[in-house]
Amino acid sequence: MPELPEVETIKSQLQKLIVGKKLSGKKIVGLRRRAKVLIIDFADGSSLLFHLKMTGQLIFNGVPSRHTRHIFKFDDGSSLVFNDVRKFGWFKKVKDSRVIEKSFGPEALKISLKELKVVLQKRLKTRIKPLLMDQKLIAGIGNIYSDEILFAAKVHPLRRAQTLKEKEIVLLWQNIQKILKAAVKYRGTSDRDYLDAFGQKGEYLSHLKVYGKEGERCSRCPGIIKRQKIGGRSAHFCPKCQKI
DNA sequence: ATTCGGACCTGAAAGC
DNA sequence: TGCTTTCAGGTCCGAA
Repeated sequence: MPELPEVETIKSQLQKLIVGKKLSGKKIVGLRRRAKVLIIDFADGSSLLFHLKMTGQLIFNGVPSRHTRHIFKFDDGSSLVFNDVRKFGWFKKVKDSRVIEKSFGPEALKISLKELKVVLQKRLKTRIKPLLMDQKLIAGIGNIYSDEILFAAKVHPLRRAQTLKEKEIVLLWQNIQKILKAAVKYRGTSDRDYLDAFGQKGEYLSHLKVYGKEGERCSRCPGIIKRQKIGGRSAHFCPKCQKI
């Protein structure tokens, strides 16, 4: 489930809740997010990495359920409950969190227009939706937000990177920032399983324009939202106002 | 060198 | 009422 806004939400919530506490004797000094990976840093320089994949949840003082995979207990008696229905998610201890750096491109919320252009030039023939979701190229965007960003930028998901005009690239870049920031503000999208660190739903679902809206009227033109498999994932878009 | 399908899992919803 | 199929916020791997 979680893409950048969801992991970012959990990160900032946990930051206020668990920094300074001890986990199996090691003091927590900070939390970070890189791409969709949540990182808990310890005073000794080691880290604990989490990937929630599709259905992972990390809930502070959560009540254990049949899908609870692990409970992390802090020195003050509080806890962090890791739930994951589909068991794709993982966590692991690493001595140095820099090991993950090479797997990811620039952060979606930090990428400059110039860097985005470099990415597009590295993958001229690649279709824009899978390109946006490739964590090695741009880190943090997944299926929901790639659809929303492309809709906002009026770019069809099947467009090849090299066909994007200057104006469209700028719109794409602006909307990457705009959509992700808005989603973070509303604590992410709870379409099915996602819950934040307090066990609450994110509220961005009602702001979605195309994801999950197959067959509905486009919000800005008379078109009907279409769903089509692209790169193995369901893409949602308006075939009328997102230009091919 | 990309791209595609399948695999990893479980469960909810839709289809018949 | 069943039973079957499809689908899901992600990534990885091997084969075209």
